[in-house]
Amino acid sequence: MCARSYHHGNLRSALLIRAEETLRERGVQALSLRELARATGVSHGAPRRHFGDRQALLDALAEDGFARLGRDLDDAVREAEPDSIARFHALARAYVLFATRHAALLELMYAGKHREGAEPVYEAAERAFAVALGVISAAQEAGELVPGDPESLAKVALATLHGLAAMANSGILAGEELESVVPDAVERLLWGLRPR
Amino acid sequence: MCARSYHHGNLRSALLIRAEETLRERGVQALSLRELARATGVSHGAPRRHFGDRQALLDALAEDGFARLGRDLDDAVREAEPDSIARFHALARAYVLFATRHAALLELMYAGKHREGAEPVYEAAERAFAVALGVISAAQEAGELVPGDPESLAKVALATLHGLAAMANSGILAGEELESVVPDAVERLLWGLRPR
DNA sequence: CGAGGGATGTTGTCACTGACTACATTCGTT
DNA sequence: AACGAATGTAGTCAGTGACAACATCCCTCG
Repeated sequence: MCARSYHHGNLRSALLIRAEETLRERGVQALSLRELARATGVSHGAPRRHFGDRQALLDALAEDGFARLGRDLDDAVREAEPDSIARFHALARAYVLFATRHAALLELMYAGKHREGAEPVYEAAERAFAVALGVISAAQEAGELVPGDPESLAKVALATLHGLAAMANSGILAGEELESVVPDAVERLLWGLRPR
Repeated sequence: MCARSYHHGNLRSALLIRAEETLRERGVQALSLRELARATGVSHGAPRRHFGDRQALLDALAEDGFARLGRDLDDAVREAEPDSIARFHALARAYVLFATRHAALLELMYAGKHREGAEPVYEAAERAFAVALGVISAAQEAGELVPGDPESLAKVALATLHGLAAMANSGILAGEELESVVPDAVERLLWGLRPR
């Protein structure tokens, strides 16, 4: 931060910030611990103190990503009109916005977690999705949604959004298509979940 | 294949087969051109004749993956009862089966294609999805589905399936959940798309 | 205080990798 | 049979991740 003594102060977050930048600009495969160290003005061995290996760095990025996604979703719901439909649309918009703005990060976030040491990432994901869960539960209590396990309803809804975002990121779905397709998908989901 | 002369005969496909194996067993990051060459009993420079760089190998794997996915989807539809609902369910089952059986490959297939030289992959994807398109068009003609651009309907449907599979692969959705959630999602999709 | 122990950063090293080059062998065509 | 294109080999280079030994700093406890 300042005149740079032997110790950096908060290398860990500095590395994470820098890493997310390269991730966004040049993709995962361009993320190298050594270059990251270089860019942060620190020796090539320093990152190891904070991230045991490359995968640990990726996991930390993913965890952080879920935390930010959770905040985004939360903000969106908070700022939306207080009725279920508006909230769902806001949630969807926020998710897809995050997903397309941080495509490489999202890929990382969803990279297989059947791996030792991935528990924190997994838990971060659960926390992020808790927002959606809350919206669904509230809608159910208000009688605006069919009853049923909110967790599984939330997962289906998020899966749809995630699938759309993933297809857009991969180029299979054009970016402009998203803007019409997402609200459409939300409507259809809601229609299928409305009590009758 | 046999006494091994100077030329291999069909190194390219041998490499692809071997690569897919390691991909399945140890993930993308474990795929190395040199080890691949070693495992195929060929010099470390040989793969370069067939895949200009590592990414070209990954692209070829993805392309091949889409071809096989297309075949799987096609077979599923062909073997299903000739009514739309059964076909949709068969399609969904086949997609999710492929997606979970070849998780790492699927990740590769959907890795960002906004990249030079990714056109073949993109086109392979289109061909694979043509099956779903056909099923939807047929259902529309039979009056069992709302009219509308079949391409965009297909994309939403596939996105939902893909999202569910992706969440399962990442561990966010338990594998057993899929079996109940997928048919459920199909029903809901169909319900929202049925003419009324 | 001030010593010492833990946390953090540095330097050096190793095996491995992808990319590239020059060269060898084989195949297909004429 | 000859020759050019396709395919495989051998050698090399810079970059990388992992690791170990060492340096520096911070903080606590006597």
